[in-house]
Amino acid sequence: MNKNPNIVKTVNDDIAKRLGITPEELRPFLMYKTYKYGGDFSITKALRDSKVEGVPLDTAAERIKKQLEGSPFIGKIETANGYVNCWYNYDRLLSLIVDAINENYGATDYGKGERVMVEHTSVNPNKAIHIGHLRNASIGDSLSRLLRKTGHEIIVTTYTDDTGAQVADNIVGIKFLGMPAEEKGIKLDHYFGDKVYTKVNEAYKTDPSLLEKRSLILKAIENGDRDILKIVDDMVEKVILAQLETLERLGVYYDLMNYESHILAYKFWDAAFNLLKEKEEIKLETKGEKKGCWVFKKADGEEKIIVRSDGTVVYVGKDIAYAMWKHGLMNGDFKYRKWITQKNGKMLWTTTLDRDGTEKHPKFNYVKRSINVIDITQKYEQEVVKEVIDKFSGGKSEYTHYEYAVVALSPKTAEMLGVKEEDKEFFRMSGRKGIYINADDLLNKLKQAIVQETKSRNKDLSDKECEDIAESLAVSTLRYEMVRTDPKKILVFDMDEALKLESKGAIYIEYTLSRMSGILRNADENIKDASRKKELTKQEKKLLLDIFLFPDVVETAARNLDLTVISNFASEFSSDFNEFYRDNPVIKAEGEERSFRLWLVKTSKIVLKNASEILGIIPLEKM
RNA sequence: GCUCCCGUAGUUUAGCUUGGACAGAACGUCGGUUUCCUAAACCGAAUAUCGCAGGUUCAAAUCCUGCCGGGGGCACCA
Repeated sequence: MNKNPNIVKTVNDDIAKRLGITPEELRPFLMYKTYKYGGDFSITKALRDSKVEGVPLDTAAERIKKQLEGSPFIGKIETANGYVNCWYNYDRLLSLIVDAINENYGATDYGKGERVMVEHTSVNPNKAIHIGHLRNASIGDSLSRLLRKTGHEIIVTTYTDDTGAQVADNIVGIKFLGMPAEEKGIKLDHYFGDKVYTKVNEAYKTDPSLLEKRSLILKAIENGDRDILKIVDDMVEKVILAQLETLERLGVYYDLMNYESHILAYKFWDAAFNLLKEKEEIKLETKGEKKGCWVFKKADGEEKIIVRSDGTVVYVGKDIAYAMWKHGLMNGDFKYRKWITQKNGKMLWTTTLDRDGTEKHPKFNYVKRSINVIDITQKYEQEVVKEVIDKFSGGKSEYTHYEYAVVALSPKTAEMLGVKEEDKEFFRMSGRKGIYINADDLLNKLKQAIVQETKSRNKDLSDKECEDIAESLAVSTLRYEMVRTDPKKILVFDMDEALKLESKGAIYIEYTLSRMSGILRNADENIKDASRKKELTKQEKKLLLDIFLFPDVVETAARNLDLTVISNFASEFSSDFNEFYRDNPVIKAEGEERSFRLWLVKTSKIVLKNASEILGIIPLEKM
């Protein structure tokens, strides 16, 4: 549990109190870093007051200036065109920071220990993860990291559909096309995704009878046919383990792996169905074309069929049951077992059908809030799930569909994969047709491009050290690119663009971090707490202001589930530091100035490191 | 047909929730900075009808309406 206070709040509470409003009311009136107009921040309340009360702008602004004048946190106030421009009292700002600073700076207790389940990635277990899944995993993992920083207790789950057609396709390949269950020298997820899956889908075109074979396999899975299940489970587990290797490489970890087949085996739907009938959330249609179906009436009046007239449940039904499990809205629970220890040392648990193998396990479900990272094409189904959960829980459970748009390929990159069409700005990926970019392949290409640069810059380092640096830079770059923009915007991937080294946000941030480390290494001195030096330079003030605002930036990002707030901050902060570096010598400074600047560098490093960690950027000491 | 999302410099984009001061950046382009803590950096210049048209407002990239362009979704499929 993080105990750090949000020091921005301390200051803003004081300002709000002086203005006679609540901190929430103050928020929209605050503008930060208004340097070009004047001030460290500006208050726009007079613009509103002037309108509401019919007083002249100047009068309203002057009144606010008067109200703020006694604040210990503000050093200077000016009014201009109705804006009240304020400069902080940097002595006070500095002592606030000094009191609050530690390795976890930026972490707050905003979440008050609330348990939140974050589910992400959820790739089908028949192929390697591609750049589309990468967007999902990067967003999900960064959200988890973010909410942990704000004092939430996060349970990360991922879900695998081990009963679907895509899995059956691969079994068709093994059983009926005589393909081996593995191939030497090729990662298993690549083997199935790149070779088996695409080949089977080709074969369907020339031999439609294979489709009937697939239906038989799906039936066999449904009926619990032991021979088939053994092949399926074996393949599924091995493919998932291969996928997890890629995800670990990217620094993505989970607490629990859930299987669709287990949701079915534990008959969660039956339990959910009974409860939904009891509470009359779903109704049996007695006439019309939906006669005999159980339907849920959506808020917009549309009636969504949940159970077909033949008594079988539609796909969303299972999603509803699963969501009810997450929120502890039904009695059933899985059995769990320890599965693998991940690279970060944390145990990855999995659900199990083995009812005797009960182990003492952490509490996974019964969360009030769940965040489900699922792409935007499933918006409609997710809306149904959310509405059912809202109604059933009486608003007590908060189910969030965190939607993001697909990753598509640029025309150039698509052409590289053999797809060409005029007049298209981008192309959707397709696992079936083999049109996708695998995460492993991309990561390797990126690393290769970076390692040359690294070697040419670090003659004193070994090849191994250069490769490690390049690996970290490749991972950081990829993850940063996946979260730096609005998740609702389609991300058009272009291979050439991706392999360009300049213009990469993460590399810029990494460079800045390395620079900070370099200074501290060269200083070779124990750094004391900051003592105020006589006069702060422009750049020193800018850095202090960034540092001061950081906890609030993190909190804002968490409140809005907005990662771009963090990436923008990290990039701007890096820029401010590099500006500082240019005109403010640290090691060559003397006495008080030197020790103050060393403290400032050390503190800046903590801030940038903590921001980077949220984004999945691996901080480097050297590059 | 109904519905949701996106549309900001050549390119990638921030700002839109909560309307406020000349719309911030980055890449690319052009020019400059290295006997000095990492030049994967820094400084400067040029580049924007904020998709279009109305409306609300003292004030609109931001809110409302309509239209245009691009994409998604609307199964007794999974």
